Amino acid sequence: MEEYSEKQLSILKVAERLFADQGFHGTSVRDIAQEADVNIAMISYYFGSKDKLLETIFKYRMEASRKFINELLENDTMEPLEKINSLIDRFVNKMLGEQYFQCIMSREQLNSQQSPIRDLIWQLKGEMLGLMRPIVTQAQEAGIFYKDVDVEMLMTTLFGTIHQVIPAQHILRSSSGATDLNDDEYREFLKNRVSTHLKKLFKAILKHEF
Amino acid sequence: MEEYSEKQLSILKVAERLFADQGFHGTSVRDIAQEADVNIAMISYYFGSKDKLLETIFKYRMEASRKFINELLENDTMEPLEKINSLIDRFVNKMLGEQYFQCIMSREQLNSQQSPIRDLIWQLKGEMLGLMRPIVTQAQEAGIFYKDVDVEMLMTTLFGTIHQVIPAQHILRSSSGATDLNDDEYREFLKNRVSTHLKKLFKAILKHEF
DNA sequence: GTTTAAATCAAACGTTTGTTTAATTTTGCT
DNA sequence: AGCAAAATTAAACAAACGTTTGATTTAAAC
Repeated sequence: MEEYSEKQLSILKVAERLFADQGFHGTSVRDIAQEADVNIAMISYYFGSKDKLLETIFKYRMEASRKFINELLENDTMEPLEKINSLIDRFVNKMLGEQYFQCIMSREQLNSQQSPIRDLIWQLKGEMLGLMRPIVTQAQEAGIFYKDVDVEMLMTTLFGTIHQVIPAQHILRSSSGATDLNDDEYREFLKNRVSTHLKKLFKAILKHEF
Repeated sequence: MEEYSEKQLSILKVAERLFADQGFHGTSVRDIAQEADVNIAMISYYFGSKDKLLETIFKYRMEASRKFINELLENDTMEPLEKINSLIDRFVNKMLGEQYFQCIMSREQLNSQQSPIRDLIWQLKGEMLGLMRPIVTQAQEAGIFYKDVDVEMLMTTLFGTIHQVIPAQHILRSSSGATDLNDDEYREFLKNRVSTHLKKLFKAILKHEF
């Protein structure tokens, strides 16, 4: 992956936020140029087109996700439930740390017509499933986890819960007595809340205890 | 809610599908008019504007959801876990039975700027939470359910899982040996799979057993 | 200092957008 | 049949869209 100048990075950052907040088609290149404080022509000049700009964002974030997955593959000394817990912690931390991009993913994965981006998304999800499945199945064969667990659905629950938390967080905030925290503090609070919930959920269904 | 003519219903149906598949801004009124086989002007003539068309779809579906909630309120003879299971069954059946609309909801709930539609969505989710919370808390006080369960997060998991299943179903299909079913059969198969998974999950975390 | 390439800009390009107009056809009523 | 309202149409509308142009400024190399 090439390096990007400050100006290019500023465009990427603004575009990511606006695509997340208003959708790809709901955001004009003029909006992006204005908020990033650059001339409209610079977007085509740097990235080729609006479509390629989105693709660039995806490649940028996806590369990081690939690294992330590979790092997860390397802790082999833990026992199954620890692995699962570590995996949940890292997933939640990662995804709630790049909420704008996760918003874009939520939107793009809904598009029905085939596109390189859509393919990338499901390929990545497949890799994450490939990360989790062997942990579960090996523990099942060792008699540590219960057998009748639908691993694909469990993964769907993991992604789905986190993706649902992102737009719901403002509602969740007012109902959880965390109104006196600033934004960064609340984000950490939320990460912990989601993580705790998912770990309980996984432990309960995999081992029937807390 | 007024009645709609066949032509109006055909526009609503086509628009719902296209909005779900391509997003609101990704769908032009010309696309809708062409697929519904009506003149472009009829959309403004009937619904006022493209925005109001989306609003009409929402009001139409939301009214049904309200009815749905009120029906759920009426089974009072079951015990808590039965209530939860019935609730899950009905939710899954309802939401997977109107997938196009759920797609639109998934998209619209991501919009950051306030809108009447956004408000409607979260109001409805609040009502569904209000449906589930008393069941859980009453069962907790009666000592039937475990206490340290985050009900809001559990509801988020319920919605999130179903919303995640909708775009993921093509992937889930190939990995579950259900390739020989036709579309309607697979939909029923999927409903059952999701429902079963969620009921196990809820039972496990609420009662620590299957 | 001159030259060459990259970066930046305002302006214009041709489409496509959602909406409206004004004329015409269809419908329902007496 | 005759009339008024509703439905339908092709055409036109201005605005916004993504992209490109061509001129100008900045930067780097020699």
